[in-house]
Amino acid sequence: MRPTVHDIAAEAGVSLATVDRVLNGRPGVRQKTVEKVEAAVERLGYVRDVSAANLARGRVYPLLFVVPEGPNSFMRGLEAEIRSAMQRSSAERTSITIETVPPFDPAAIVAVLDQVDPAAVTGVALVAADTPEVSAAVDRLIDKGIHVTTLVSDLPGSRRTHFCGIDNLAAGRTAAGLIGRFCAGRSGKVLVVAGSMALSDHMDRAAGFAAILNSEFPGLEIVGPVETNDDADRVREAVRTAMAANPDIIAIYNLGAGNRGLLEALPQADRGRLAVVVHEVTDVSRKGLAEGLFDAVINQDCGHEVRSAIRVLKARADGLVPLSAQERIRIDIFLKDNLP
Amino acid sequence: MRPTVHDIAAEAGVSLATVDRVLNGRPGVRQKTVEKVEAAVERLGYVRDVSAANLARGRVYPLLFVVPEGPNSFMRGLEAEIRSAMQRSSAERTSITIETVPPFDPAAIVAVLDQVDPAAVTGVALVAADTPEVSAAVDRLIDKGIHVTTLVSDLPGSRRTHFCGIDNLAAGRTAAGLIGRFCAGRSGKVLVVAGSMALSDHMDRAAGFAAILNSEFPGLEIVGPVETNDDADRVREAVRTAMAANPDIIAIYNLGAGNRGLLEALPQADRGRLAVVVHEVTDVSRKGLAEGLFDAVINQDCGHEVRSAIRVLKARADGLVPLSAQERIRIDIFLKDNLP
DNA sequence: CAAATTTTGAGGTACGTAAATCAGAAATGA
DNA sequence: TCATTTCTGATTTACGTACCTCAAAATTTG
Repeated sequence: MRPTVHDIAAEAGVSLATVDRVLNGRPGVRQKTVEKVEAAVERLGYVRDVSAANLARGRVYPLLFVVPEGPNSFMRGLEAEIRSAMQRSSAERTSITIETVPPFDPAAIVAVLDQVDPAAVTGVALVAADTPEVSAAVDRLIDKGIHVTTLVSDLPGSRRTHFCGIDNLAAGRTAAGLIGRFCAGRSGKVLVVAGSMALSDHMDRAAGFAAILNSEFPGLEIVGPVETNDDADRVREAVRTAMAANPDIIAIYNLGAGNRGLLEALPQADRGRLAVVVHEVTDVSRKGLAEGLFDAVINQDCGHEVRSAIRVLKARADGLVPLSAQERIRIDIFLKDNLP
Repeated sequence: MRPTVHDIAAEAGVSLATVDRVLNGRPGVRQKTVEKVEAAVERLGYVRDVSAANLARGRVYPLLFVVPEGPNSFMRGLEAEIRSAMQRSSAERTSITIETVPPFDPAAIVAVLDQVDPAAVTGVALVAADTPEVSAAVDRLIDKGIHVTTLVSDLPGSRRTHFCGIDNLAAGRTAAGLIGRFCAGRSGKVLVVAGSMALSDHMDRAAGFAAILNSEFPGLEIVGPVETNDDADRVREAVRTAMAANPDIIAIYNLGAGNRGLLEALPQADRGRLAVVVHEVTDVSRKGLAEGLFDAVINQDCGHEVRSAIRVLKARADGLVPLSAQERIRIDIFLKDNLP
């Protein structure tokens, strides 16, 4: 049977109240007594029963999620995952609010962040492009004692508590590894399409991609990245223009959103020559895989990201440091053959 | 505030005791009253506070894991994950025992399964080759009222409660998709190395691989599968022999263990012509990726599998049906660029 | 040394649920 | 109708922890 606080009290030769004071860091205990209790905890291998503790504490964690609105399927999927976490929120003692803001609009995000009430919110998770205004607003939240985690795209210049997302450099490298192997010795150009280089995730992917492609696949040359603001129509036009201008394009890497446009631009006839890698499993990218127009989809599981963000913000609110190993978000690769 | 049993009692106009009887399926409640309570639960959206319930119940779930002994890195990794789950076991109210048995020895597994005491064990998870004796022993456990889940490799002929593992047909298809694309239009032979076709996971992978390779990549022809009983030395010799006999082998798929042997057999000089896909991230396969000898590693996260097995067995012990969507184990693909 | 302060002990209540007892009410059968 | 069975209510204890109060003991300070 696992030890309880009563066992600790008996083992240390002190009262329950003293054990409680030590375990919860309350004042009024002599250093020598603290050590006696800690030794007893060590000897018996006591670990707090979290269920019982939460039950007794009755604490709730009010969290705020800030995500871009608009048609981007990935963001809508992310929002769905947050809503699904809200459903479970009572069981997890969290109380989650979602604020949607116009995409690519730093001022809107800053406005939301600046009116967060530290008394009503213990943690904030946000998806934002990397601009100085947003980083500054995040830092102001941190100064108010609110923990902030970036989601999907990081704000490396800010003092955010944590980043919940994939290693986008590694994602770009992976895309390069796949495209390089899919082209298997052939030479030609690779079109890179991005949403916005202000998004740090897009920038990292482009950098990782370029690093591996240039070093390991010298026969392949990058065209772009072309910026499209994640707009499907602009993706379609950008791809058409680039393909017309560069008949020797043998692969395309869309590291941003707007895959619908890519699907529309890919002439069915040209397939077999073209290796295509995109990001995020959505209805459109599933369709692309199924029809053989996309060869691989690199995915981040936004459900994992949302749950990780919640765990991290809760842990921080309790003054704990989250286990970084457990909070790593993996990069998924899907072919049409292993699509879930 | 989320509703409690007290709220349900008030809402339904019955006593706490009756609510408790209904919620826990105890007898002695008229059908009409049951419906009143269930309606109240529905109206208020009551969900049982699992922490409080477990605390009150004080129930523990004694589980038994049966895994093969021997040097197989994947199995040792699996065992490590089980041991790590044992560490957390008190927090999860489980009490886990591990039994190791000689690999490829059905009689040993049967012996272990047949001496399981239904009073002392509520659930069993096992890794076993698909033989009639083992399936029969599993069915005997089921008859005794013990829930059984297969791990990694399924026993489709048995009445096991659940299978915790990846879709191995899809894994084989994925390997074919990767190898086909890596070979990008070249023609030649693909060597398939397996551990034992008695293992249903190996059989499924081989079948999925053949299906896709034959239908989508007509220029590629399968050699094998060669059986090696997952022994690295036998893998090395099998690969050497096959490569000598078939100079036109342009790809290798090892769907079983023993990657060390494959690594030893791959002459560094021949690289660039050879696409190699193997299974399971281990020290050896990491090395193969890092050195560029392996192109891709298909992985199943055995930590996920162990945790899923525990959740499923606990749920079953409580008479619940686990959510199949949540218990799906994903197929991971690793290149050297996205290795964790 | 006495007074002030700090430290400790003892005990209680609460969280939401499980599980039990026992008395009383309602339904059922003859 | 009464006896019997079935159902229901009221109440209590327990799980392990948090947090509170009040008094007693130990220590420090003047």
